[in-house]
Amino acid sequence: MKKLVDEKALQQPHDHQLCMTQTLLSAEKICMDQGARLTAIRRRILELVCSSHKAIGAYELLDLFREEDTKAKPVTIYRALDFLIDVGLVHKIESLNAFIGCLQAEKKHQSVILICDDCKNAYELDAAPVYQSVFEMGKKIQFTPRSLTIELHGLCASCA
Amino acid sequence: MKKLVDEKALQQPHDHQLCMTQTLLSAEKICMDQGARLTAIRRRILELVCSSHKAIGAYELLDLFREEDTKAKPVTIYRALDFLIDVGLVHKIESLNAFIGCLQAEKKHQSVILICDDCKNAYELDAAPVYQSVFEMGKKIQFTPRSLTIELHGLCASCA
DNA sequence: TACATAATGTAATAATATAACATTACATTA
DNA sequence: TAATGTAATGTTATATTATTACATTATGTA
Repeated sequence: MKKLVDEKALQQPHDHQLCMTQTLLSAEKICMDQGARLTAIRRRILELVCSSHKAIGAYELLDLFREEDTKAKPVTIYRALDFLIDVGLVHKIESLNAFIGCLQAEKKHQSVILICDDCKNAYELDAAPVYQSVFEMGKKIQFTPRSLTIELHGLCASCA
Repeated sequence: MKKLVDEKALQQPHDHQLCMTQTLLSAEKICMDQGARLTAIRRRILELVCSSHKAIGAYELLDLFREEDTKAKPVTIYRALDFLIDVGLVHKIESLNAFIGCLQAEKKHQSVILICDDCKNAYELDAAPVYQSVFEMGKKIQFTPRSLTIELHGLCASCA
């Protein structure tokens, strides 16, 4: 299995090997707790999504996954992604039709995603107060909130 | 040319014929001011987008547009939409890959879009303070903002 | 073991969007 | 007003993203 390290992945330089190890451990725990099955395919797709902090497309994932499983089809990837999104391990970036791993899946969180249009790294920041404000706005017109997407595009510190 | 009226389009019942007339007048003015050309195609696509307050997909627009111009192609629609988005007359809803007309294109605005998952009506609310909060969050990690997408899904008052 | 359910395999296709290049319309000014 | 440059549109093809439908296999539980 290919070694997946990207030391410059985040603005805060970090040991990405460790980052991934923790994410995967966390994933095991989350699935265990929920009685969800982190199968080999799902686990591998999660690894691939988390192999960098850049948003990655489903077909890019497919290409990577096919290096190990040549008969994989698009639906293989989409099914794994659906599962991972359901359990909160992966987020879809709607404005890119691409995906990122969630680094704080264990905690309940309400996040804003910041996407660097240059390097494509995505940063997830917790923004509970922002969520509250938006929900309040909705309340004024009797809108019942279900899910909120907040995506900020721009340039990260390294790329500005 | 078909008459385009949808009296129940918005939560606040309104005279949609008037709503459209005003939007189109506003569009003329905006394009005039910017030296942009609101051609027949662009104008018609805008009318179609604004014919209801429901998010509409590019290929739905294509079908409608083809009732008058049978030789229209997808790119016809996408080009018109690109133009209309550029001048601020139309917004793309990223989480739906669909489009809505902007009702406040003349004013500078920073909006949150509320999308009813039942009736598909979309409401655009001005949310400058929310934008500020998100920009402030970005600032803390030296993120230079470029564009912000905020989309709240849920149920509108009529559908809850 | 038998069963029910969840996960995966496989093929086909739907839905969304863009690239590339030719042609036409429009605005400017020589 | 003819020439010219730019913007808009026409046309064909194709890229990208995502889902449906149905068959098969694996897994957990009675």
